[in-house]
Amino acid sequence: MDESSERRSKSSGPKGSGPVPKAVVSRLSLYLREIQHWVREGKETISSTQLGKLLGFTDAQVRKDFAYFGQFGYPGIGYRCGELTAAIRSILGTDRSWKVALVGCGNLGQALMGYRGFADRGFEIVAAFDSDPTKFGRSLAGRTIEPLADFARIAAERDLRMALLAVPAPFAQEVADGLVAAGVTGILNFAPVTLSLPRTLQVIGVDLAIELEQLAYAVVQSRS
Amino acid sequence: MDESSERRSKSSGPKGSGPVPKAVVSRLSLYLREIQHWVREGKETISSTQLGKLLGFTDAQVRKDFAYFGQFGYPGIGYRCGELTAAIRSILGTDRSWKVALVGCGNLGQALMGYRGFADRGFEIVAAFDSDPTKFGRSLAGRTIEPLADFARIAAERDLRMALLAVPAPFAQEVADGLVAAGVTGILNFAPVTLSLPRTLQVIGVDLAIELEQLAYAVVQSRS
DNA sequence: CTGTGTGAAATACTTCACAGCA
DNA sequence: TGCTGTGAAGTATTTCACACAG
Repeated sequence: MDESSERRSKSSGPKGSGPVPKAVVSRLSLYLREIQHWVREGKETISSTQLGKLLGFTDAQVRKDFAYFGQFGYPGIGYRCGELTAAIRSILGTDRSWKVALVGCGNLGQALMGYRGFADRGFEIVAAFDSDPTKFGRSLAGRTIEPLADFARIAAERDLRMALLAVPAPFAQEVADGLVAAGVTGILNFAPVTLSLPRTLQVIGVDLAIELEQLAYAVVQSRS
Repeated sequence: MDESSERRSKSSGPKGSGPVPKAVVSRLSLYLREIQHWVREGKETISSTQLGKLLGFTDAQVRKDFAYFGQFGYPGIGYRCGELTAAIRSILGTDRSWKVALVGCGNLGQALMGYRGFADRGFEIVAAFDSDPTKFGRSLAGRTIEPLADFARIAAERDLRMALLAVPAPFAQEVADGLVAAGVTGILNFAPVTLSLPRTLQVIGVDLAIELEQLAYAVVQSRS
């Protein structure tokens, strides 16, 4: 990180800052995960070929993906893991920590609350909500379950912008509407429904049954 | 389902049975989900425009997706929901029920065991495994937790081919190797690692932290 | 020699636009 | 008229292949 860093552009890159393909961004997270494992094994640099092999991508794909954001590599060497992880985190916006709300403390919500993997990647669940009064005040992984009705107030107090939505499907839409009204701008939706919300809002859906369905298809196909 | 059904091809379709794009298959699950909601509202047919609007796709995309598999629509009418759901389920392989093993009964595993959404879409968790002896014999959503060491025997007895892998990341690879040896052909991997397994094996990964990371990126970008 | 960055070529996927059926 | 199925056109994404750097 000395003279070499000034020849490197920060985040609009040689591709003229045209919008980055969605597919590229989704691979960025995978790269980050692999590089972190790589580092834990004591390695300091990684080449596009090595990284690609870990994930089943071609080396060209890896290089082109990074090229969207700038020049991070060293010919003959590869990429320095430290620099690369910093760059990817900066691109993804996870170079700082995010405060997240959990909405819905059922089965799945409780598991999400206890999931260690979030903290490791810069996400902290700082409040949990439910609409069942018998749960109010109960403690969950060190947090007190708050009434969903208080969401707007607490979200404002704690500056919450992202939420994990883990309520039963029939309530997902109305609850989501409430989150939006309270200023949330990103929702990770675990309910198996398509939410209809303003486009200014970012929503990513995780439907576990759909993932299994896709697996079933792949399994059936593989029997040719 | 009378004379009209014989003009309809079953599953290789007009596209000459060339391999179906991955993107198409992933949308199939979404279509199925929406159609099921649509039916619950009492509707019997749905047009490509209606279905597309629900999911934010163009009507042409919807029609082309279905065209990969045959001719399901009726000009002037749209698609009959019953026929269409049957067709999609047949394509995905979920027209029959799948028996699935849960491997790893921690936080997340327990939530998966109790998740209602699987049964609704044709998946039944028929056995749960863990390697922690203090959990053996405990009951979880009506199933007894079995020792992971007995996996091969029980999988053979109950003809288990698919597994939900919800063990801690450091053990995921070795446990997965064991599943493969026991004849499993599809794994839904919740551990935040890339498994390296024979290509005959189908693996779909669900990394919750990565989904949040993608959401963070989208949120940051949307602030232009 | 190893390995990056990148135009150019090749694929893959999506949208257009229109013929034809009910 | 309303809507499907589908070639043709357009766009996006991936792979190739090679000049150049350490």
